[in-house]
Amino acid sequence: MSKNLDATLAALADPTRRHVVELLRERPRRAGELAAASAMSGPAMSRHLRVLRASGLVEVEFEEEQVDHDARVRVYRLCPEPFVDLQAWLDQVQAFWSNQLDAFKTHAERTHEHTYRGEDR
Amino acid sequence: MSKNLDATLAALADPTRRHVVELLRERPRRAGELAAASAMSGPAMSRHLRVLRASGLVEVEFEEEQVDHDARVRVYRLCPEPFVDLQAWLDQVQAFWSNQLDAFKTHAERTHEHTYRGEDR
DNA sequence: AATGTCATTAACTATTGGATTAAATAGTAA
DNA sequence: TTACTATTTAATCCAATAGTTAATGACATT
Repeated sequence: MSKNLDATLAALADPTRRHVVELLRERPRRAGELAAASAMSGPAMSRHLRVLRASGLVEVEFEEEQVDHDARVRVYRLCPEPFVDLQAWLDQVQAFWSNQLDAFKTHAERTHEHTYRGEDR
Repeated sequence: MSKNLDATLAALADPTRRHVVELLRERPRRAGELAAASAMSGPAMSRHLRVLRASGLVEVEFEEEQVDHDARVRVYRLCPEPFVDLQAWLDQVQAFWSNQLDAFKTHAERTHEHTYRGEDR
């Protein structure tokens, strides 16, 4: 439904970017710190951060207004909104879950062995 | 963390596949029905369904054991597990949220106008 | 048996995505 | 000013993804 869910999920679909999220979950960090922590070149990380920015999952802050400010560094921090939106979508999907689960269980009792879950898992 | 989160998020990142999920959320449906509902060719939908299958988000069922069974049709239904896993990951990220939010608000009061959220939103 | 239907796979094309190196931008420090 | 640091952008390459039409497999219908 939400148009932005697309960008959010696309951003989170990449393991590197999820790792960044997990790092930022603890505290805001500098771009270079994130690159180093992910054993990744600066430019590569920069592109990932651009994607995360565009999706609204993170925001950047310049170090101005700080006691020992260095205007070169960019500090990234997590933004809550997209996560909340994703939660909302998941809740909406799972709102139908109880009946689905009932139907599933009822069915599974009858024809469980004909269920096919794909070739690769 | 979970290796499968990758496949789950990659699968859900596509709008067509999310649409399928939203359709299946109501009830199980046949492959052809999903293709028609998404105004998409059969083969294209088939590929999407393969991705959804591989990620464990859906499973297929043959129509055997049914009163008016037609062995050609495949009925797809939603699987709960990956959604639960995703919920768990989100919860884990948001467990750190209260402090983050506090820090964010405190900071925002001081330097809100220097915050930059990306060029395209 | 012959023809039509449901769904998937194959083969091909176009687009997107991530990684790299090199260059640019902006700022610090000697 | 000159050299060094932090980060982003540019140019390029390769791999992965999504769509199309045509072909195939398996079954249904007459």
